[in-house]
Order: sequence, then structure tokens, then C-alpha cells
Amino acid sequence: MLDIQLLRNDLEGTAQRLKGRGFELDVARFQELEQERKGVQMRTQELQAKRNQSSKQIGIAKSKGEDVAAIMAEVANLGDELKAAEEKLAYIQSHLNDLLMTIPNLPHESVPLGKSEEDNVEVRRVGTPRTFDFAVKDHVDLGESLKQLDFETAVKISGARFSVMKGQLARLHRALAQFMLDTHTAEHGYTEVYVPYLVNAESMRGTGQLPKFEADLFSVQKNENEKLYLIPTAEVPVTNIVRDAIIAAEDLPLKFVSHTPCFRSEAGSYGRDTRGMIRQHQFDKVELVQIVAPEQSYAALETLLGHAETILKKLELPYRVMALCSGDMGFSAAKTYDIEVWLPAQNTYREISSCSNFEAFQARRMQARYRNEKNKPELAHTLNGSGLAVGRTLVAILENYQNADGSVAIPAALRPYMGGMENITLED
RNA sequence: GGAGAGAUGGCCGAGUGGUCGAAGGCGCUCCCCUGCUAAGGGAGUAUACGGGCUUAAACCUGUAUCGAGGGUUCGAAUCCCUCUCUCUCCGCCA
Repeated sequence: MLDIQLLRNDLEGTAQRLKGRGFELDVARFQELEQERKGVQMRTQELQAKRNQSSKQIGIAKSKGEDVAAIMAEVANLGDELKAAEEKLAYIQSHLNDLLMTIPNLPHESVPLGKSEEDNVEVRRVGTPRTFDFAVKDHVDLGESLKQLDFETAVKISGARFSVMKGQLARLHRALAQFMLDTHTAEHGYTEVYVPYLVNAESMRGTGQLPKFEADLFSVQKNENEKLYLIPTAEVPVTNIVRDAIIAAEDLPLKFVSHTPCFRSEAGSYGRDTRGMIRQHQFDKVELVQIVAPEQSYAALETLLGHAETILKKLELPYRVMALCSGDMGFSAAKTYDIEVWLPAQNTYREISSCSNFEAFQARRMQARYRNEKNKPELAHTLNGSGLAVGRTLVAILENYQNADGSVAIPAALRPYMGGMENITLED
């Protein structure tokens, strides 16, 4: 959520900046609502002040045993107008709030301007894609011929965009998550957290998934009038740890890492990546979350990005870092880097991590604050990044480490998690 | 699932219809005292939003907020209704 003051003070300028990320702010509607709000709010408060004063006088008079009939009569006809004014104010404010909740974050000044993926800027490339002296298979062919990846059974159990893994491959999947968690806790100073996978609507609003993106979420009915949502990323429960909290300055930065499944209905993406594990309704991810003081958030974004990159370096997977352009960033982000891993079978780099600074956008929705030097509560900045998406990392390992005979070498960093095993081989 | 108790500021805790945004304590900030430390004395110390003033802050002023929402009333932390959560006991369960 943007600071409403920003819209009041510089509506045109803000609208212009939002245009840069492809969002058309309804300036006229905001102005209209805001003007109406001002008038109604002033009138409401005026009436409330009058009522409060009269009521106070009634109290004083009664305690002195005086007659209060005159004051009572005076205040009596305030009631209807006050009630109407209060209702109208609530109505206007809820509309203003609805409008505010659907406005995306402003891009940071360092974000390249652009309309789509095409305009993202490559920041660096690390590692060299391996050259193969045989025809590469994609992860689906590899996994299926190893008899450890089974989409047909997944379809039977659940439907499209799910997968079943077995044997060594299932273990490798588990090993990856363990390896990532261990690296971030032992080497990068993150605190591991275990969090709910079902969250309430308030949490989804806090990080920005609601109200705008309900269609992308799975939900379950908790009771007649309450829904719970399956988390699309650990970002939601982990960031909401600090919702409605005031954190002591000395406790910042907070650094959490969490391994969770993620559930996405991905409505609107039908037809994209229908084959394989790239785009699934359910996948595992290790997520990094930081809560920091505002002046530190951009430095924190760089280090968080580095933490995610460390995993790829240790796994010796070639990747590149992209700075997303204004038009390609997510709703809540002020700045985002994507890490893309090399996939030989697709002969291209594919997203495996997304690291963002949200500045105060989520914190404002969540009322997540800390005490600054003046001991005043101030909105914190929130960041997160995948460190990494486990399923896609598995895909990258299969494809990059494949051998001519269809077996797959296990990266050295993972072997301790695989009982010393060096290759994934055919299993029955 | 059954029975009971509860939810008040950063924390503890008083407050059952009126000058209550809320006693008292702890904590914190500033000042005084003290050779240092400890102890002591004094003052201050919620948040959000509106309006005024302002480059901004500070400040002044108003409104709202005592788990959430609704109701009664001129007036609600206090009374009524609904909901949520927490705790205790019982049952069940991994």
C-alpha cells in the first residue's frame, strides 16, 4: 500500500511513476473520493465534538444535581445527522481504501524502465553452460526413464500440474531443501522458521496477494464465513510474523529462512510450461525473508541476492542475474532481481529465484514497525527472495548433470545429504 | 467436542454508565543530586487519522481506538448481542 499522503501531495507525479510500471491510476476517482472524504470527515468530527462536549456537560450538571433537560434537548437532534455523517464517512473511506489496496508499489529509481520481460537488464552471468557431446534430454525424459518421475500417476491422484517423485529423485529433492536450509542458517545467519501453510485473508492482504490476486490462490472453507488460503509462497506466513508488531531497533534486521510447499492455481498461465515440473500447482521452496530498517533495505537486497546465488555456486549451476524492469515487477515490489538458471534442454536461462525489496509497501499494510532513533514507531522495510525454488533446482540438476547413459551425477555439495551417492541411476 | 475463566498502553495491572486516553507499578527518556557505582528526587513517556501552521519537522487543535463487529444511551473500557482468540479442567488425538 502506498502512503496516502503521497497521493494527496503529488497525485500527478505518482500517477506518472505508476504509469512506468504499466498501471493506470484513476486520478479523477481518487480526487473525487478524497474531496468528498475531506468535507464529510470535517463535518462528522465537528458533530462528534459537539456531542462529546454536551455529554460532558450533562455529566457535570448531573453530578451537581442540576437540571439537564435543556442540554439534553440541544443534543437530541444531533443524533440523526451525526449517524448519517458517520455512515457516509465509513462508506467513502472504505472505497478510498479499496482503491489504495489495488495500487501497486512504486518502482525504485534504480529500476530500469520497460514494458515486459524483454526489457529486463542482465546484471551478471556466472558459470559457463556445459557443452554436451550427446543429445541432451529434458528433465521429463530423464526422470521418467529413470523411473523416478511420474506425471501420469500424479494426474490420476490430483490432475494436471502435479508430480510424483520416487526413490533417489525424491531423496534428492529432500536433500536440496536440507542443503539450502543448512547453508542459510549456518553461513548466512538466518533463523529457520516453521510456519502454517494455511493462512487467513488478513495475512494475504498484508503481503499483497489480496485483494487483487484471489484467482491465483487455492483456498479452503474454514467455516461458514471464513476462508483459509494455501500459501503461494512462504513469504506470506513468514513476513506476517511481524504484522501488528513493534520491533525493538536492536532486534533488526530479522532474518528468517523457511522451507514450505507452495500452492498456486496459476490461472491465466494455461499453455505455458505445460510439460514437466517447471510450473506446478504445488512445489517446494526455501524462502529468505528480512525485516530491516529503511536505510538498510537496498544494501540488504544485494546481500540477500548474494545468499540465493551462493546456493547455485555451491551446486555449480550456471546462472545469470536479471534486474527486472518496471513493467515486469510484481505488484508489491519496489525492486526485484530474478536469478535464472541455465536449462540445457531449453537452451535458455529460466527463473529459479526472485529477490525483492518491498520497502514499506507490505509493512504499511501489515502495520509492521520498529522503534527508530527517536524511539518513535516507524514502518520497517521488508524483503524476500527464493533461496531457492526446490523443484526448479531439481530440474536444473537433472538437465545440467545428465550423463550420456541417462544417469545423473549428484553435485558434490549434495552428496553428504545422499549418503555419499554419486549418481542417480535407473531404479525399478 | 463438553464445562469454566479471561482479553485494558512497550510490559504488569486498577477501573461495572459521566470532567477516563484511562489510577498505580515496571521499563524507557531528560534533568537534579552523588567522587564513581548503587540508591534517591523531579519531569516526561500510546497509536492512527483529520484540520491549522510549515519546505519539512516541531507545535496547536479535533476525532477515533480498552480483542473484533453490532446494539442500548445525551454519554460505554464499564450494560446487551454475535464472533475471534487465550488459559484451566474433561474427552479425543499425532
